[in-house]
Amino acid sequence: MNTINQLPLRRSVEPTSVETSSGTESRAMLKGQQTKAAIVEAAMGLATHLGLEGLSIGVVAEVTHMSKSGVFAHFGSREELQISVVREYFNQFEQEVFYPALEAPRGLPRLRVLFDKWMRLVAGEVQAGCIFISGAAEFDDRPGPVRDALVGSVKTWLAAVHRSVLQAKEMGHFPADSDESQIAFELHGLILALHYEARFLKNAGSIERSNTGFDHILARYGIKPS
Amino acid sequence: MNTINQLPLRRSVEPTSVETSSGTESRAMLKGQQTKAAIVEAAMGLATHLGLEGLSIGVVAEVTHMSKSGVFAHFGSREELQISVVREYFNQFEQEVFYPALEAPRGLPRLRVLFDKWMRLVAGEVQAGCIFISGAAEFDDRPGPVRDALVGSVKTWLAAVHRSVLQAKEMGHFPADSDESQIAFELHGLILALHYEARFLKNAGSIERSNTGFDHILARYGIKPS
DNA sequence: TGCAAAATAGCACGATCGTTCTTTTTATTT
DNA sequence: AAATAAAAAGAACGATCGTGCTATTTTGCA
Repeated sequence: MNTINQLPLRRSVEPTSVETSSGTESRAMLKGQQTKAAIVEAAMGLATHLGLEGLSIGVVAEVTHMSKSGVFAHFGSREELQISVVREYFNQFEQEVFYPALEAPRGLPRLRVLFDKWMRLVAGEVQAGCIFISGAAEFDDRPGPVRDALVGSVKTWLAAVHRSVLQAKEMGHFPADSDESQIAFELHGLILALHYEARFLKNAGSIERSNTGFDHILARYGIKPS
Repeated sequence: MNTINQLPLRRSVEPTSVETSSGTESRAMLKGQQTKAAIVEAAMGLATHLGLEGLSIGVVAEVTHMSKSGVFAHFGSREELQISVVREYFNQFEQEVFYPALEAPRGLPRLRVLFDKWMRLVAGEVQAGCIFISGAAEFDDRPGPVRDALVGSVKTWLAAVHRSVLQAKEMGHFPADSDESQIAFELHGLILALHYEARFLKNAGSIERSNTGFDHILARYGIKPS
């Protein structure tokens, strides 16, 4: 209920549930798992710039100051590393976009926060591309487990957006005859245009355009911008 | 005046302007240039599936039944091949989207055709991705001549869209206080959402959603869909 | 038809790729 | 502290990459 896909979220993957309050992380997390986490984080940082396909074990090893085989041993294949990056990005997406939106009241206010956080992640202060967007272009006709992981994450997220629009409709913020899927589609378009024009074309003011687009959708139903 | 960037369009690149009416192409086209054209076309076909970064001289040589060095000699570098592909894609874009729209009456009718052809190219019957979209994700923070060529082509095209919206405004199809840049931005978003959901998520009905989005923009100004 | 030039092929190079196997180092537990 | 398991490194593999150099073939023209 409280998660992006209304399923209990595996919050962490420690081998044992025993947690100590010791300052240094958790005792239950073995050395291997925390370096693995560090590798994934570094790989994600690279992937937001080079794309998932641009990831190579060699450069990941370089930036983590490890040997290629040391990195490799944690995943068993490059694909598994890529999948780990997708999962990690999904988690970060939850943290930065979905959970904050949950704190706003259900309906239009929550949708507004959702869209706002989404915008800021995608074209935000931090100079990094969205893996859900770059990955879509890379894997749109490249079958395999990486694509599957990507599609799964994206669909989960878009379903959350759809649900949020639907809730706004159920609460009467959108009229009963409005099409929540169409609204979600148009919101997605605004985000994609923002990502394209801000990141690729380096156009200033794209966030404002995207915001105005949101207001235009509201205006269609006689709702004034907040 | 009659071109996408209101500059005389170098229609072709034959070394001499002497053209014979002989059936087999043109005499003026040397052997080298026509195989070069064939290579570029094959490379473009590959790039719509693998992306510009996925292009390798080896596989281009394979599909064209040539040697690697034979292919390479025509371009001198991989980057030059990629740039040639971008240029060729731009030409095809003109042919399939821009020129057909010119035959519709200036203003809203032309914009409608423009958007329609654009949609069909991007998610159309032919199963191939749009290089302007996949390339944007690949080169959004990878400086160099390939990115420059890509940005140049895209900006030229988006300027044509902008101009088309502006004309519709000037002819009174959109109200005088409407923001043509905002409209162009939202149209772009619809195309990007279409590309994303049709090609990556394999969602059916994305064209209709995109079309409905277009109608929604019109409806904002009290224009009924055609 | 012969000649020069253009087009293409052949081959090798250094680099990087993902992956495997073996050895060494580091952590954890008894 | 010794024993055991986990983690990391090292070295090598076959493959592919872009590119340069040289030879061969094909083309266009006198």
